[in-house]
Amino acid sequence: MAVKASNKNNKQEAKTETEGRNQMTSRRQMTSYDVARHAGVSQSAVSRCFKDGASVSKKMRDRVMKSVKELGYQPNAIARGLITRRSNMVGVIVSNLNFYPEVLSELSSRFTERGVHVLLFSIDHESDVSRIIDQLWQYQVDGVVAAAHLTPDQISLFDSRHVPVVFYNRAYQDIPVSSVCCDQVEGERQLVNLLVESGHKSFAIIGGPKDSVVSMQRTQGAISRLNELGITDIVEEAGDYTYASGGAALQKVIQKRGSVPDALICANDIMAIGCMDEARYRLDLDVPGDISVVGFDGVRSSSWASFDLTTIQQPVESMAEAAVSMLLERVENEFIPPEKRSFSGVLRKGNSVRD
Amino acid sequence: MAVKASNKNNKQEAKTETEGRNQMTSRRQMTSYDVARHAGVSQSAVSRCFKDGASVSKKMRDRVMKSVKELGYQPNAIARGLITRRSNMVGVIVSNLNFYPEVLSELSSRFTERGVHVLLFSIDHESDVSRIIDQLWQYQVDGVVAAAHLTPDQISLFDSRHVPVVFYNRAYQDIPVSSVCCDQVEGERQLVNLLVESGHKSFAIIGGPKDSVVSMQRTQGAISRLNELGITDIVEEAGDYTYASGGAALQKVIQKRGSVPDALICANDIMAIGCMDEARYRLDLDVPGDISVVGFDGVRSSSWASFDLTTIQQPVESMAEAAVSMLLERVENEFIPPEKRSFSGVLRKGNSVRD
DNA sequence: TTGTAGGCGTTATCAA
DNA sequence: TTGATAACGCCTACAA
Repeated sequence: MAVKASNKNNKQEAKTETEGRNQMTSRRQMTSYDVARHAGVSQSAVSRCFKDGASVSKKMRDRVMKSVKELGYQPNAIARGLITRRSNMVGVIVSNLNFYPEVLSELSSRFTERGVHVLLFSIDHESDVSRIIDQLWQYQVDGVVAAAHLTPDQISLFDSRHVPVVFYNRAYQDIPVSSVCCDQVEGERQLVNLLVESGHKSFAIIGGPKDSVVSMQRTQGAISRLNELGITDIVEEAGDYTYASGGAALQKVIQKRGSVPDALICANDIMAIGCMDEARYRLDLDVPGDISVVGFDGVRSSSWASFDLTTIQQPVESMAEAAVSMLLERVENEFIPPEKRSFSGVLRKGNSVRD
Repeated sequence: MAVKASNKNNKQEAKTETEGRNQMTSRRQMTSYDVARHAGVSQSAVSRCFKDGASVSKKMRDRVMKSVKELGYQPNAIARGLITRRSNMVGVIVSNLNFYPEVLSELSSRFTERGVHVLLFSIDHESDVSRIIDQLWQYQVDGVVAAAHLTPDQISLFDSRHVPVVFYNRAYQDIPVSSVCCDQVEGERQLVNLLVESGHKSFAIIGGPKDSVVSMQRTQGAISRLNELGITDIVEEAGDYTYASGGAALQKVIQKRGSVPDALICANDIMAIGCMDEARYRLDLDVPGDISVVGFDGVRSSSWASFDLTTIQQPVESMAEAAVSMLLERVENEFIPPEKRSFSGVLRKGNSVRD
């Protein structure tokens, strides 16, 4: 007991050394001990003042807060997390290629609003994922939003660590894991319906990267609806979601068919825009006169007058809000089971489809 | 002394309770103590195995690493940061409005490469900054990259906390603070030179938000060069960096002048694109036949065939690399003085300017 | 090279 | 309501 006491004393004295130095130039950061000493109360009293719902008298609180102000004290969230086992940080994984800026900014500001901080992980190659996951554990994130593809094995790691994860626009049909999606299939069906109703007969479908599940869902959604409607004149090509790959794919489509199809169904807006530009400026085709083009996502540029693309608008705000609240609910209560939420996209009729 | 010893013993026993439970479903996370016990060595031995340059025998390392693998142990970076006073996290502040996705992804992957993690703070209103700054202290970030405007007072807070900060595309002329910029003035001068050489006589300048320093530098850069060249037929309008505001500003310009100017100098590419579309699709003007348009930034969409905008390409990769290395150098050695680096933009001649 | 023991700044527990 | 003390998981002298 005597040993302990003398330790405390040493600590106190050590602190006292820094007294008198200007707080603003002090090398050491302010701690709750400094505040306690300055206010003449115990360290635990200071701690309690920063926890809402704690029993502190008004007198005590005022006294402590005065010292806090004077010393410019900020509680150390890292040290707090060590003992509460809550870092108040979530990981957000985005894949660098199809980087929707809106999504990230929506997620970020919604988390920030709720006092949760975002550790950003952007990956270039899918292979980086496993390294990222290790980092997530090391930094003790409370949860993860993943806008990237994980393997079932990787997903099960989250389970075993009891770290909730919500996928953004990635669905895993047979795995019990939470996700927020835009209904890709339904969206494509709407687009196909519109095109077929307005008399288009021959189609080309331009997909995204072959390993993209979202792209697969979109292209398959379109194809199955076309087949239902008895249309079989369909050519498929793959791009990589970029502008340039859209135009290149269109060239390949024409080469393959020997002629220009009535309509082009692209797995995202950017490739659709690439196709429109390719058609207009290299192939000297009129859009929508000679060929109709539709996309998917509803990104900003799709509504620019130059394109006025017919597309499916993803409800980014609703989806981000859903992802954030789903995740935080599961951080609070780990026993809430996984849930998959699917939002309908909104058909935005532009002027890239002939009537 | 006896007290201390019994404490340690209690700890050990407490740990032992969880033994036998499956590690993968254990509620508690693995700690270095678990590894130590499993490997039959001391906890500090485990710790040393994760520090490179520490003196550990190969035998010891192998033995420890075997246990590490078997238990799936990951060191707790949070706890480590508490004692090393290095969180290995940096804050990145971006303002939500002019969100360059490329910049963020460049910064993020470069930091990640070097084992540094990014805490993302996106702000909608400049007023959010002060709250953000508090959070930065609480989370013990080692440094900050700011792509947002801070007041001199706020900047001095970083100084007093000894947290290095590097500004991205914000320069503070009279304050000793590090920054990485694209030379806005030089870029505008290049654009003006090009326009004047090709015979443009009357100009309109469309700026960004009034409180944007970057916008101010760009518009002033253009105006001063125009004046040097003896040109005074200049109209100014302000937008807010968005597509829509570009078109609206063009309308106002024409209203103000009563006629269409020869050339339009826009403070960023997106507004320039807005102007091109407004001119072509609403005003029935030919670009560049009836009016020339130039922008600034060199964003992806500016090079799309529909626009093929003449602009100044910011060297995003070099700038991001510079920001990252400047920041990390100053995290390593706090005595490196502030440094301002200015990169030249590259004039990219498109087809939005008549010869 | 290895182990012991103290401390990083906080919250949690419990007695006063 | 307040204060003393023990964690949280790790790093690091220092001693062996």
